Amino acid sequence: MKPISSGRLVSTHVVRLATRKRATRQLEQVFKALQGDHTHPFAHEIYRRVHKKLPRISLATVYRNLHSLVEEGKIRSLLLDEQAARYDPETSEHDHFVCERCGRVIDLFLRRARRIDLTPLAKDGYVVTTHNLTVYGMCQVCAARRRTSRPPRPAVRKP
Amino acid sequence: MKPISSGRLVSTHVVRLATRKRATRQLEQVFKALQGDHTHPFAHEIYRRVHKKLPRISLATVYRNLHSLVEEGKIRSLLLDEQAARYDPETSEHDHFVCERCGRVIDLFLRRARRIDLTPLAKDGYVVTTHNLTVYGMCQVCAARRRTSRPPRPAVRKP
DNA sequence: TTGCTTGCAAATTTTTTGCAAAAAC
DNA sequence: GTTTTTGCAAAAAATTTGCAAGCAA
Repeated sequence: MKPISSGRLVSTHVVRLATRKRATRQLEQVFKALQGDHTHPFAHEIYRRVHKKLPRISLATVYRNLHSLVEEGKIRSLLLDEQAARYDPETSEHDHFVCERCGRVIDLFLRRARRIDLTPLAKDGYVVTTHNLTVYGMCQVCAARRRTSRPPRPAVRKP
Repeated sequence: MKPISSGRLVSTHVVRLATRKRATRQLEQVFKALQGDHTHPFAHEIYRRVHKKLPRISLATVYRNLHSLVEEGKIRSLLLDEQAARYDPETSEHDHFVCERCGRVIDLFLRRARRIDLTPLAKDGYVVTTHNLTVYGMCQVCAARRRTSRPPRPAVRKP
């Protein structure tokens, strides 16, 4: 696990922050708490995890560090059709699938979807920087469960 | 302008509500306040408009009626990378462009974009019901303004 | 009349902020 | 030693909810 935005870094993809100037244990733990996680947790869940390592950390600090990391491009924040932001350690270009049955948010790496032709927009005078695609429906697990007529798990959109 | 979820309706595309049972002035005005609007206003702006017609209406009622209308499929709610929901009277399938310069949210009717091939997902066991595409960048107006080196309007993401 | 909907106010939920103390460099 | 970041508590912002009163059917 690489430390974050610290002078001791050798990493090639670590960019010095415009806003954040110092590496702290809190920042590092917030970053670590997300690594390898594919559940797209909410801030509170990240707080819960980091709190185990740093019992004195506050939720405000978690939010501040999440912002720093997003700004730095080391994580992504997702605002789906929910009231709270989710956070995603996967920074490469990808989309998301939201299961309306179980509430899971799943990373999608769709070759096709990424080939959305946005050049017509440029011809219309728009300048496109990025785009988000979210697909809704039923995930593989829930769809299979329904096929075998097993009772569904209740939808949990909030943890 | 058609009234909403009322027995007197003749409209072909009005669906009787599962939850809402009665048509009220409040519901009607909330719906009317959105008709013909392409700015994707926040709940508070809709409240401001309806308040002119019904000075005693409360924000809570506006929220309740917006929910009813969304549930009924008569309007859409949009959660972009903002802290509050926007509402959209356009219920036909379309996407959105968010101008990062001026903050406007613009309806996109992209022929190409709607042809995103989601069939690979079905082969993977997913059941797809719908999808959202939001494109970010600079709108036509802001892009033109920049080309003529006129000063940009400040970005206003919240009203 | 019946019971759904409203208005009001208070509660909730999520995120942000001010400020003194602690930590990083 | 100087400046940034943290922890705490309080504020802010958006939305939801309980409940008595009002209104639609």
